[in-house]
Amino acid sequence: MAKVLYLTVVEDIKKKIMDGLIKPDDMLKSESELMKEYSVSRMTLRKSLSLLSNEGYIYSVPGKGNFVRKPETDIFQFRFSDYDSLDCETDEIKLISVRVEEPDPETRFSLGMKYGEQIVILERLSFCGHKPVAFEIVISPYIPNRPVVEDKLNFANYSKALESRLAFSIRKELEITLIKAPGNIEKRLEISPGEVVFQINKKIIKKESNQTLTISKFYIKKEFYSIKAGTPEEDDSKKIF
Amino acid sequence: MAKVLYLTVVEDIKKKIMDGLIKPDDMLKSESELMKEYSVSRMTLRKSLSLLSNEGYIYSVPGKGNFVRKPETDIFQFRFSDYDSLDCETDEIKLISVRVEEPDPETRFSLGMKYGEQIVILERLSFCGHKPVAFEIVISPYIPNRPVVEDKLNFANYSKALESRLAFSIRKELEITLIKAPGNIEKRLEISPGEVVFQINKKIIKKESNQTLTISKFYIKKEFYSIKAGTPEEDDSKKIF
DNA sequence: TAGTGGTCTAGACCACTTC
DNA sequence: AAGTGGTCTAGACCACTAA
Repeated sequence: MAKVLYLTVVEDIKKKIMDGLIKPDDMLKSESELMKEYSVSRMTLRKSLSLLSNEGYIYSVPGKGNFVRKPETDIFQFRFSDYDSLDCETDEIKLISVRVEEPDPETRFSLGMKYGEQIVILERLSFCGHKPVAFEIVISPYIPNRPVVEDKLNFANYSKALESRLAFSIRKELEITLIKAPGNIEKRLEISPGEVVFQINKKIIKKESNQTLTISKFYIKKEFYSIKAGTPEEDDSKKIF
Repeated sequence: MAKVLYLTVVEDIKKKIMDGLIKPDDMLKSESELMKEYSVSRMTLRKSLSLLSNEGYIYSVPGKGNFVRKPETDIFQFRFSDYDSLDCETDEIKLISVRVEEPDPETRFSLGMKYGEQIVILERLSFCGHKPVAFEIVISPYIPNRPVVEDKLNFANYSKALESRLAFSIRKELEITLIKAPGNIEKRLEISPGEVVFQINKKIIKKESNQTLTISKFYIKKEFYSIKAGTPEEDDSKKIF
């Protein structure tokens, strides 16, 4: 199949694992044995083992050997972005307000801010078929001298721009719950009292310092959100070796 | 910091990317230039590039060069397993029924089965605080001569065992929606008419053939499910190089 | 044709585990 | 002391891209 040596080795070992010839926590043959078995050099063999390791098939213990990994199949992946996550065609996103104010103590704490520092609050309403379906609140520390409140529209893209510049040093967390809509959300989304909505809390966190940079809260009408998730794919396009 | 050559290279290039010295789709210096810059051999440098590639920082185009990748930060991961995904302590899982029957046409189609072949249906109810919170239906093709209907409890673990044997050759898909509970679910979960529940459809699919092996449907009381998800972590423990 | 990345080899030295 | 995996080198040949 594969004309490349290290890939034929990978495929053969994968097959042996999938056929149950070697089971989780079994030790593979030693690298020197495998070199002979496949007639490849050490580096080539180790490239194969590296691939298998990256794909979760094996792990290695220095001084001992390489072992078959217990597979992990309960992890799922999905995509969530601020704009295209609704189960409908968004025909308008209305900017409700952008303002700078004093944070309440809880927010100040989550954002790791000092007393006296202010926050920017952005509120946005998304429409499908000319009806409101999602309300979004974005909270970030206010850093003076940025084109924020002065130009509302700029700010709408500001956080995206900022984010893409920081992209490699941030991590995001999501919390999806179903809650009874608070009064103001009921009004914004024009739903009946007591009705439930999806609440999605998003945090953008700086990897190194674990500092929270931005907090977002989405409230989505229950009919307009669902999740499709799947086992992570091995993205071979990303690999060099 | 790192005493290993290839890691110091990785860290330095990461830093340059995060500091914005090289931006998405910019080309890195050629490998021979980088070899000189860091005074390392070709293979060592390429190990570094491989790592950067695996972690999503760069990609490479043969004959041209290595480029900085546009970062992806809208992908989230979470865990879902049949047993520990409820927002409460499960104190009982009651096996409601296990039976073999003729599939309806839709199910037969999804499972890629021939006319005349039968399916096994398992139904299970989970309790928290002695109240029903989740109802689960698992549907698989019936393969005669397996300890299935003959021993209900065995079957409960059967699918897990089967799955772990196949683990490396399967993939799973999840679909999470909020629906009005069907009549039988209302009864099972003891909820009021018209109330919404989470519906989670799970498919287990064979990677090679794309054949669906098992379909599961979970119905969970809306108060007892939520999702915590986050940006995938680079799992260095899995790496050999 | 010259430069780029992709594959592969044969050796070397190290730290760690096992006996 | 012998065997294991982890790091590193210097060179080789190839396919691809660009001028």
